[in-house]
Amino acid sequence: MKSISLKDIAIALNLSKTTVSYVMNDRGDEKRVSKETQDRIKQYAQTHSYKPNQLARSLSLGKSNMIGLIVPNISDSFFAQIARRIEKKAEKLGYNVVFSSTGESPERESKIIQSMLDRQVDGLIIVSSEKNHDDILKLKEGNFPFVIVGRKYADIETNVVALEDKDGVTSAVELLIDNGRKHIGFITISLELDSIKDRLKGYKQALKSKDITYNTNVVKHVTYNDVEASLKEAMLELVHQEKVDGIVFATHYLAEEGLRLLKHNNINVPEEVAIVSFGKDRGFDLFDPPLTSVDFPIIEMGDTAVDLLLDAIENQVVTTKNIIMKTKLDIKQSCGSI
Amino acid sequence: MKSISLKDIAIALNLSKTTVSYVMNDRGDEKRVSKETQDRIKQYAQTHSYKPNQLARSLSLGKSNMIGLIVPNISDSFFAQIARRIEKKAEKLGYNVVFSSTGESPERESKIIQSMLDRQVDGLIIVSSEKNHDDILKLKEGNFPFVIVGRKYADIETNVVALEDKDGVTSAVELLIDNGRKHIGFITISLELDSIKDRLKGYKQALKSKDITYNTNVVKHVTYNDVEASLKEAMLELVHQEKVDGIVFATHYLAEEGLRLLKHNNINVPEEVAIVSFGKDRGFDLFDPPLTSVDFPIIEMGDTAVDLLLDAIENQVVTTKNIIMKTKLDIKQSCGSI
DNA sequence: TATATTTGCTTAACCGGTTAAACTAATTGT
DNA sequence: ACAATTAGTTTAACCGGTTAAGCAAATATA
Repeated sequence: MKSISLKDIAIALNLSKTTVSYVMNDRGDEKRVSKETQDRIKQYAQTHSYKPNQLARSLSLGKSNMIGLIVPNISDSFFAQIARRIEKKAEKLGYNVVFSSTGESPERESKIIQSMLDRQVDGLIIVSSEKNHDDILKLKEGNFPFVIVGRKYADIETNVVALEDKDGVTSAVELLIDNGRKHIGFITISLELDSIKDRLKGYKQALKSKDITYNTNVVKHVTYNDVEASLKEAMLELVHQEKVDGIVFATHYLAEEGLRLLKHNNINVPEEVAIVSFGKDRGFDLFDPPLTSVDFPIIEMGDTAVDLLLDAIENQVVTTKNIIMKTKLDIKQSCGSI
Repeated sequence: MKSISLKDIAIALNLSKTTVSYVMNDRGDEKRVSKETQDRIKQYAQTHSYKPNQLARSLSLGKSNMIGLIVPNISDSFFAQIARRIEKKAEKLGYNVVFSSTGESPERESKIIQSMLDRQVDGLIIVSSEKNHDDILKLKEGNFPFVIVGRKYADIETNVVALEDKDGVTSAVELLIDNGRKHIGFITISLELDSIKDRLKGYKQALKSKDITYNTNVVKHVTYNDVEASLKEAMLELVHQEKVDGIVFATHYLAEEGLRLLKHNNINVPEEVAIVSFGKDRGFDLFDPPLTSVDFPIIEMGDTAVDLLLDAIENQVVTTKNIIMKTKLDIKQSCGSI
């Protein structure tokens, strides 16, 4: 895949690299290269299909036109959707996207951030972070353009696009209560994320507002690295020991797998146990029963994140924005309303 | 985000860039740099957290350690899953992944390929291509490492990881016929892909083997850029005009949306119309009714693709491999078997 | 006609790495 | 005692671009 270089053109036309460079960057007139020479260069470049080496260009300009996307897992529909939006918008402004999945491991995330910086990305969109304070702080202090998505660093002032986690879950729990459920369990994932903690807070708040006492036994933390087994155990306990009549799941994948378990155990949803998912996924409406969810604008989140980032990159702006997206209940049969 | 350079270290320690470079690449002994000097350099690099600029490194070495992933749409679960596998394997060997979605547009794909080459990616995984013969041929002739996934270029000898599209669909149609269905429709997507054409062939073959005459009216081609409306029209025709009692969908998203339409129109699945999807997606087993699908090993496809690519990159191998994955019926209620 | 300006282009340094070749001082061989 | 090695390091060129500064010839100005 050898392609010609500026130098090749220069030699072939008996000119200097400089002149060729000017012309290839459409600065020929500005740099008063004769019309004739410009044509010769363009002609030659065209027929020999010259394509500038972006690596060299980036190195020289100190700008790579790459943005890094760091997510827990690119194959998760939520992150994949965000990735698509980011890519779409970024591309319009001439940026490419490198991505990496952390698997929710802070060590990997730390490495990935460094690796992206080494590659001289112009900015980062980080949809992750579990206790990665130091890295984030370093980015912030280095004045490096980045945006955090779906997570709130209470004590670091950064660009953030996040969710009303707490209120979202509260609305879910209240919905179940309003539908007559008395013993509502909460299944969350054991990740040290503020967002995840906020969801638990939302659960507690709902109980409080409805004057129900909080019972630790019906709150289960599922292990991220072994969702299947861990969730199974949690579910069986909630259903058999605790006799819950409703469950709110803190993430879409927990809800999906939870429903699967309930069905395998021949537990009727919503008759015996009503359920609500925080986060929707494609096909939720086709499930048996259709899954009620706390929905949020994923596409808008992606768009906003990349807007913030590109703004920061292009305008060297140091202002930081906190954008919190509202959630909305999408009521289907699984919650017992219909 | 300024970080120090080789030169900075060299100056600080009163050495040459060369010596520092050798040491940083662990070639100190080989290049017989004194133990003492090595220590000084390592020490300094450590405390000043020196990180080589990968752009410069890549330029110099003529190797970027980046691989490009080109898919129709990264937010489609199929491609997202493949992306994850590719990333995982690539990372182990020190590669990063840049991705871009083509939206099934050959023009965009062409541009994207060029853009990736300009960025000096070391190899490409292309899960796409609609009539992009020229580009693929150019890559091939330029001896550039690349792998095509999910598509077969009959006339270009390349690394390919694809599916038994034809047999897969045949098995689906035969299943419906064996379940007593007489009028089976086929809904496919109007893309000029050999894989898609093969799926239609599979449909025809099944009819032939069961001595059913082929009826053009029950084969519908849905517009890629307007699936929703186009599919709706197709479905209504099949169901109301043609009175089909079975439908095979050429892709998972057609099947999902098809089922949605059937339900919205209160058509019982599988009693009135039995359906099968080519390709499975998460949650298909939870649908009402659970969706029968022609399943294939996505993860293995991703793994194989990246193995082939990395082999081609690292070993400069020019051999090409054609790997065709087998499909397998995953029988659930939607086909009327159970 | 002498000077200033403009035109059209080149030189050379830089971005931050890698590496073949050369060079000097110390050590070994004979 | 003198040549040949060896150790330890540097010089300089290169990867393929960008760009400030400089220069010579042509043209304009006084």
